Amino acid sequence: MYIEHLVGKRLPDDPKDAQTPGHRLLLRGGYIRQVGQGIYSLLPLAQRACSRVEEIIRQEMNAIGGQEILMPVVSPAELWRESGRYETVGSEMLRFTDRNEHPCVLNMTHEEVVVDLARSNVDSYRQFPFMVYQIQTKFRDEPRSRGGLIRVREFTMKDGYSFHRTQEDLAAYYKECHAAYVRIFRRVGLRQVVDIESDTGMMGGSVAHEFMLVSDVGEDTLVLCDACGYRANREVARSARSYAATEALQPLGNVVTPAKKTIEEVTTFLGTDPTHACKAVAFVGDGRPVIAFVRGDFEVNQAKLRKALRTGDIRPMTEEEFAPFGSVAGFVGPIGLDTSKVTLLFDESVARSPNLVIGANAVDLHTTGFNFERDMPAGTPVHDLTDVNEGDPCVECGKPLRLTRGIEVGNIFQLGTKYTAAMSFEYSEEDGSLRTPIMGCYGIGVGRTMASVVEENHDKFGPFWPISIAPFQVQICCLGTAKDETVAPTGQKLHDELTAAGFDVLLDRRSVGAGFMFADADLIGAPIRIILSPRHMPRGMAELKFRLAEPREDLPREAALDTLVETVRTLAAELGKPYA
RNA sequence: CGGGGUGUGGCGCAGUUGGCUAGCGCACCUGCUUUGGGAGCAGGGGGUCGUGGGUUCGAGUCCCACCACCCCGACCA
Repeated sequence: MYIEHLVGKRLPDDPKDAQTPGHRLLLRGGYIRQVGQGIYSLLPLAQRACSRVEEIIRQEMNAIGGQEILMPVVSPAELWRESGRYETVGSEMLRFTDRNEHPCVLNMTHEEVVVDLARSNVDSYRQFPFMVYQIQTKFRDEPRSRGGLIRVREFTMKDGYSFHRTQEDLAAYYKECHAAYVRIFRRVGLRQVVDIESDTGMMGGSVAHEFMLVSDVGEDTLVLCDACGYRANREVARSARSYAATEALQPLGNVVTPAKKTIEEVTTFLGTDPTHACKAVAFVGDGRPVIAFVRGDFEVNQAKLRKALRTGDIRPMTEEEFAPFGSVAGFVGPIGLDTSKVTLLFDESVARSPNLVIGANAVDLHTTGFNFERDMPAGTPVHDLTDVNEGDPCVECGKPLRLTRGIEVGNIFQLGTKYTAAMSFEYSEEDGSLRTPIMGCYGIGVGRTMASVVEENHDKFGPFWPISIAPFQVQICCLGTAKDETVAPTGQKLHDELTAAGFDVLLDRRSVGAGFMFADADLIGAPIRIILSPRHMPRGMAELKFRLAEPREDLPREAALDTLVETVRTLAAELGKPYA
């Protein structure tokens, strides 16, 4: 490939909308082009890298028995009605009608479609287990996209679905898939990927893990224990906080707190601190008022709240919505509410901390000396509703937890029978009985993985691509083509030989300054660079340079091919498996 | 959905007390000179000034509406 033919102009200036270092480089290098909000075209450089990511995924999925299929982007609404998600999933699913006014959706995931596929093709226990996967476009109408390819609305995803007769079989396969994911992320060149316990969200199911690239530009918060290896998404992370109470219990007592609404205002006014306050956070979940009570120094974790309520539909409460259940915004407390009209949820920080200040459900009034055990009806349930914080004791080993950010590049779920049961997928078991298969699903964002590689592997001049997914493995820079007319043909010959030997080679023989040429080469990021200049010509030499390392060396051109084969092998070996 | 911001050539921007053929840098084309970290000179091509309407002798510039995109928040496998 000649660089002048490569579609995708490299930009001299930084695009002003670039959010992250990787986004900036992908735009500047002419890898991607934004078409709309969260919608991008992939130009040849990005498409090449993505194709290689896909090929690695294919190899690893096939290696664990996956069968590649392709399901449609568009589905009739009926399939999503069958599972119930047509109603439960919100506006992130794009809905429309076709010319016959038939309601359709753009699939944002394919559980419904794959169950429909499987139930019409699988009847017997003999056919289990099996896994099908596809690499297909998804559309999710995210309320907000950002960060280039890290968070987009339309994207390519590898999604796999496995079906099993027993939970044990699913669990075993889940482990296999987990191991395949570890291999995939290592082979594409990501180093700091960790698997963490995750929320099951709208997917349902019980066990789930996310594969996260540790990165400051990530949107998720990871909770990690360096001592024992506990790691979880903050949405589900637990900690072993203790609430050792040594204080004598105080009696309940009302106190006037004029216009003191926030925890900060109330505790300052009363001369106490947030660990002695009860924070009431009001939501509406599935249309019913809900108050979450957490101690004043903690934050409500909405994912945990959703789980406790068993709904995905929650929103903050508006001020007018407090009166019907007997309270008022800013002064909400657990005593005296009409519990036929409002759901109360208590975090254990409230249940176990003594002598808390609570709202008295009346304007400018609080109550002191609240003690959960004493003041609430026996048997009132206690939940875990709060965010884990930096330094909290690990739930497994008690050592301090660490928080960091991460980009979710993949996830795996044990779904159980949520979809197979809802959609009446049954097969005949050995004993003749009808059974419902148990399902797992496994996703990897292809574009996001490619973009994550850049986030993790770059300098200010450009990406450094791992050999396994580099758009071009070798770039040949011909310097001084005007001064010495043998340079360009020599570069051409080398290009042809290396291409014939199976390398992806980009040849630059333009009459431009060396700085210009090298700057372009840095943006393209080929791991191996061969530089030819007039001074190499008489000696039959060429210069070999790696994108990642400064040392350059001259080598005889005759040996270039052998050296490169060896070099590529070495680079690939570092990624865990020889690149084909 | 709430708050804020920006729309002028491929990219980055100036021009906005209304006034001539709408400019600059980079990129692009032609020629010459250059050539080891974004070269120089000369010439050249390219723009419905986001869209629609209005005010005016005259609108990139003023008014109204709309649209797109960006940021913060809400939201989210």
